[in-house]
Amino acid sequence: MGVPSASQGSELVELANDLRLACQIISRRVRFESTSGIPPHQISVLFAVRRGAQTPTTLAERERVSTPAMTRTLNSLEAEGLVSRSRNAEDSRSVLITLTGRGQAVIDGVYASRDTWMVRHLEGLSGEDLEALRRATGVLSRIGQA
Amino acid sequence: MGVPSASQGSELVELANDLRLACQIISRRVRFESTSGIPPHQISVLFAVRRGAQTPTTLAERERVSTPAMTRTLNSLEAEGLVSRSRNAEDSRSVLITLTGRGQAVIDGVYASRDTWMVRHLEGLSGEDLEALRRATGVLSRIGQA
DNA sequence: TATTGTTATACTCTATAACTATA
DNA sequence: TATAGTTATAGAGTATAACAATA
Repeated sequence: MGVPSASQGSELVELANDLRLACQIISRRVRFESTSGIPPHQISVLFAVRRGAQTPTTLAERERVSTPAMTRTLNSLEAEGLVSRSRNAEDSRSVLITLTGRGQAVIDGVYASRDTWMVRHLEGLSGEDLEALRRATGVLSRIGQA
Repeated sequence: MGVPSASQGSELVELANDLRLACQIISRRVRFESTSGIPPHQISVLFAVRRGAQTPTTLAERERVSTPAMTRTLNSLEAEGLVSRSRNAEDSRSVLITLTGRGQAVIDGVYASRDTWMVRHLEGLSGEDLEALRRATGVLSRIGQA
């Protein structure tokens, strides 16, 4: 029995395509289904700031967007009063991003409500599926950053 | 021991965000790293046609894009001679998409070369990681189509 | 009157390049 | 001369709405 290696190669090619397609569909739907006022990529930056990322450059690297894209996201977050910008005293070229009280409150709300499209779908999954997603998330993150 | 349920909820919220971020980064990078001339979403449609999807509407549903978006993709594929359009004899409103010889050759080439950004990364993974990705792909596809 | 597909239009997101200021 | 950040511009991709042809 066993699978011929040519077939294994095909399987990998199909997996690569199915995975790409799934990622793309998920990306689009998360954005589209987002209803909470604050778009997912902004929430994501709030999370990253809380985890310790502190400058626009650091955040851009973490989220894998260009610095101009991060500037725009930070403009929105600042306009909504969720983060604040301040100059770094040691090197005034760089900008320090900090969470405001409102920003922290928004994070708390997201954690408490769990009312996002993705979380609702995760809640319905079996333990095995969830475990696979956890592992896959780690793998995909590493691939994405590589 | 065990994890308090509030913490479990948080874990799910963070997983949801990390997963969304990973999907988004993968989507962007696959597109950006694509070098083979034929972009990934076109390859994906070729695969789908070969698997039996036969009309623009069916293909749009499978790839989760609007029918206008699929029309554009099919225009490109037809211009490159990889698929052909023909009218359905039974209902001439609908269009049948078929692979051309060149389209089939392109698919064969993709399978044979395995030279895409994603496949290259998959090849370096452990069996456990791959298995997690297989399972995650299924789960994400189902969530995406739901 | 409903359905398949296409065309027209507008919008969102993203990156690259140019610019400002600090070092 | 190099770096952090912002602003300006342009390109890719997407969807909704309007339209044409057929049922």
